[in-house]
Amino acid sequence: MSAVRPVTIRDVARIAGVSLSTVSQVLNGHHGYASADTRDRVLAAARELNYRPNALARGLVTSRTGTLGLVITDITRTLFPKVVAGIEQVASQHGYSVLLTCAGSADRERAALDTLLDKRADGIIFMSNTTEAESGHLLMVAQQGVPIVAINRPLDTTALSQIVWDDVEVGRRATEHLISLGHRRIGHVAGTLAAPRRLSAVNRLAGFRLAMAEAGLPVDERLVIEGDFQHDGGFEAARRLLDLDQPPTAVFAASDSMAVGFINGLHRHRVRVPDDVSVAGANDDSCAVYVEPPLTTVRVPVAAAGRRAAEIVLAAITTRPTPPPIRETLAVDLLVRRSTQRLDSPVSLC
Amino acid sequence: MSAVRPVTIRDVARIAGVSLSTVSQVLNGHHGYASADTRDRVLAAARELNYRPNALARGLVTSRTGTLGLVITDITRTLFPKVVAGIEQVASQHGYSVLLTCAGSADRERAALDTLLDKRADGIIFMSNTTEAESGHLLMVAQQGVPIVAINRPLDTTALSQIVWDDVEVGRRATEHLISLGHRRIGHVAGTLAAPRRLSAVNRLAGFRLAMAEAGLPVDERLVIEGDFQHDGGFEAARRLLDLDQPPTAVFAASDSMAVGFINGLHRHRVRVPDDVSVAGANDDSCAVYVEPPLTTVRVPVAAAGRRAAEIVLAAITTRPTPPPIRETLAVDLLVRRSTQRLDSPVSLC
DNA sequence: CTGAAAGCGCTTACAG
DNA sequence: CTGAAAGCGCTTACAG
Repeated sequence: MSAVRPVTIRDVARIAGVSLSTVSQVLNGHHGYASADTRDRVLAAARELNYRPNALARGLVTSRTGTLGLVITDITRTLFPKVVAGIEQVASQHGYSVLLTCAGSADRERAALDTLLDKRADGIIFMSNTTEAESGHLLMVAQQGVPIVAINRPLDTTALSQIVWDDVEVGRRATEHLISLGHRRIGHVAGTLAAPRRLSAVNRLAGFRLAMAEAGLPVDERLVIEGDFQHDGGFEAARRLLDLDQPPTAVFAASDSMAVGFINGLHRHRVRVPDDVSVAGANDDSCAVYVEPPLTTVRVPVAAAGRRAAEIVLAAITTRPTPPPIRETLAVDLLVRRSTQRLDSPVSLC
Repeated sequence: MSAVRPVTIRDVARIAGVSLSTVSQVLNGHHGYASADTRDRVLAAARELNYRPNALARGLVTSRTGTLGLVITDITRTLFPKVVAGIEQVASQHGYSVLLTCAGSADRERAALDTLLDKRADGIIFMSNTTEAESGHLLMVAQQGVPIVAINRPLDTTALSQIVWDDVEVGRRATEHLISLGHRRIGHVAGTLAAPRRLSAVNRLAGFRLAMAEAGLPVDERLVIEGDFQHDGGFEAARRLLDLDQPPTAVFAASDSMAVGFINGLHRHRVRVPDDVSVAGANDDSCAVYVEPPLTTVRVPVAAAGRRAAEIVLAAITTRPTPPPIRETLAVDLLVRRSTQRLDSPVSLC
């Protein structure tokens, strides 16, 4: 019941009959020092006592903790679990563990970063997308010499590493796909553009417009509806688009959640997908394959982003001199499933 | 570019013109010690230098790190993000951060626990469900005096705190609901019962049998199909059940993923839900509300489990004498949505 | 009210 | 090859 005093290096030294420094040398594999005999005695003693070094003490002197700090917005939000899994996987492979903090505002981001710095994380990965663009706190970390990489945060600086994917491209690929199927009257259910506006929403909309422009197609502004990245925004958008004299024949929704909501909304009004309307989403959420019909979507490389971020930060920690910051853009993929089809495909065969 | 030497308590002492101990006292709010004047000077100096205490050094002397260790199976698996969110929320409210480790086997569990102990986590929350029942490593942690609470891990010990929910009850509630709707020929798509068998699968099946027995209903063993907790297991189960001379009129699937797969499988064969077959799932996955029809399911209290686990471990850390281990069972809820309906409801009205 | 000293558990030059 | 000493940055009795 009472807390057992953990065994220290001093205990090992006593049992092995050598000094503290010798134990330390042997245990840290500083070769060419200890004699085979001494080495064996130390190792035996350590094993016998089940000695585990106190990471705090070691970190205090080495200025290295074997810990990666992570700040994200909210682990329950789509995309984050996969990113975190990618990071944790690479980190643990390299013997590092992950200190997780969630931050929903710039203030909390700052606090999270402070905590991570206080606890001497060797490096930091940052994937928090508050609406506030302010990011002096990220630079502050970099200036303190702590490697930090930001995932998909717009930063016009080369002072820290960044992993990004192109959300304009996400919108463009989805829209190009619909265009390639012969659709001309194409709508868009956007993400959060208002107040706490999300940059991915803005960019995906831009990609939509870009693809339309490149194809010489007009954008009917009544077909662009602002959603909220959630199911209900898509559901509501369906109602509004169906109210129009001339609804679109295809729609790109800026997230799979909205695409599913949109499809459910269409079904409610007895409109079929993809027969009457083609629907493409974005993200490749885990649900996307399993809804009916399975969603055509643009996959965003979240797991890879997590893995690369960890690799980059690890490299920055362990290689001397410190490599310069990197900016990497990861490719997005169009996944064609059954929610989209050629405009009037059966008919046009006649 | 070059790493800045962080400011230490020594710098603050120098600027304030007092000793290290005085700075420490003031900064830790040990009242009744410093004079108002001294206190002001120290605070001013600390602020001016933007002093942040080194958590490693502090932890080394106080044996307290402000860190909660967490071991889970895989953050991308259903249920885990919500648990982690619940834990992180309570932890950060109390000024604690979360050290996250993922472990897919008993060996990796052990390694994760060792790491957490090495890094001196003040307490540990454990929600890893390997198939191996071996859990000596959990007890080992408790014996070292580090508070640990296990979430939904079957352990016949009172040596450590546990948060559980009753998976038998999950199966029972879902099945009782189907029975109450007038169904008598009820099937079950079970979770993983084979090789790396999952206890929740076994228990939910037991709950199914229990409810049937309590209602005096026979279980036709051909209607009990083993799945894999995933979509495809449910999909495949639909094919097999529809092959029967007399398929069930209602089915309880041990997870929402399987329920969705099952429904998709039924639809593939033009069987309607809930008109032809009622389907109930379990877990209340985020998808469950948004599929068509929205899933009747038994919600499992994951976020609450995370929160309670954090509260219990925090209480064990901060209250003296250490409170005895607790075992808490959290209630599960039946959520009736549209995937289940009364047997022959329109017909029986005639 | 304030400071000098010891110590938390390690590692790292530096002697020998 | 091995050990004594200093020090990482703090906190905590203990004197004064």
